[in-house]
Amino acid sequence: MPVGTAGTVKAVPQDVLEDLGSENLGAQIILGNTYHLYLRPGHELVRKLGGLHKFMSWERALLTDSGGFQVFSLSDLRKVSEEGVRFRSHLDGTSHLFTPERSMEIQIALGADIVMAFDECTEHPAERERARASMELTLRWARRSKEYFEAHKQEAPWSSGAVPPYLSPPQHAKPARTGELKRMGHPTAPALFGIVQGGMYSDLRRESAERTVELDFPGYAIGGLSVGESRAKTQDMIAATLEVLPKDKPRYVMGVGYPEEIVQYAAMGVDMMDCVLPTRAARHGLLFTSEGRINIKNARYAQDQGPADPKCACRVCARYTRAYLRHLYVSAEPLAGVLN
RNA sequence: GUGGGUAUAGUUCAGUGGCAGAACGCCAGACUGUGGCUCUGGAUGUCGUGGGUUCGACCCCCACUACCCACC
Repeated sequence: MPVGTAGTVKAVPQDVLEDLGSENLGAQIILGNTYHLYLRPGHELVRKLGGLHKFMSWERALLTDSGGFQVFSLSDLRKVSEEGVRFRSHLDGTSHLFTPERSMEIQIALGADIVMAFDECTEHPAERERARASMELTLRWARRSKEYFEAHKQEAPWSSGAVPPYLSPPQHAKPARTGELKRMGHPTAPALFGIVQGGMYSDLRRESAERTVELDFPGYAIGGLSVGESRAKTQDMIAATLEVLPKDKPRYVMGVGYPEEIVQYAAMGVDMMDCVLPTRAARHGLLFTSEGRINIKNARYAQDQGPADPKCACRVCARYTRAYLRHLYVSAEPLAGVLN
């Protein structure tokens, strides 16, 4: 799942996400972020404009992260309590209280198809007792998330009305894919996923999974991974958690990963993954190819007339040389981020 | 022609009588539920040339050369 934090998968237009040349990436679902969209442009504005699907002209599925990761990444600007998390906006310094209820309210207003429970992404490293306390807090927040969500899920800008977002694109946009989406069907209300934590302790992971499953969600996420631990540890934690999570529900590892990780975890039974890495690395000049990673800004590509990836048939590889991609990057041309 | 100024890394420039510096550029590395055109590291010098003073000169003195400015 490509990550579109602020209502855009950075540097990638929606039509390219839908169908990336003959490679047909065809993203079926992308992410949005509660914290970022709440601060700007504001969830009430998005709701007023018909929800995030319509706002950003994205007819396919949307999953919103709850803001839980920002508990971790914005650690200098926040204070965690039982009630929730108080953030200081990175944009203007204003103070905002995020609670499970508030996160649900925002995600429902945005109109996400999949809403994530508000969790605490445990930092790494974390002592066992700290990881346990963090896990317990996430469980209490999961309960509160679900309670609020069940009471309010029909308030999504599209769920209670007769017009699903997919079938009502902006007037000026062509309803190109309504047929396809009708075949795929569409939900009548969003779904709430629970999130497993537990630090780097297998037994805590299993306990977290068991107790999250008891709360009964239509899908489960494994959070708090790829926060600095070894690849082997990540794999152990996923394996331990998957033993407990029901196989007939979507199982989602949050925030991974490298191309080889995606294949590996999928083979283990993971159904969903999201990561900023492909887009962020690309914007920083790192390309993942069939021949491994290449850093397009290296001098060795200055006269390279070959495509970024000789085995790739996408629009970029079909049309542009490594020399040109390097030139765009080195010159800080905006197109570099798009093509990479 | 006269007067004044400048000369230090690829570039623009700091600098002190006692180990040669910054920014940008260059070279490379990093990036995992996006505070990021970001972060980290590295290489680079006959300190214009030739003399002199000094224990010691990139620094002070003299000459030369090049460039800049003003005036004629």
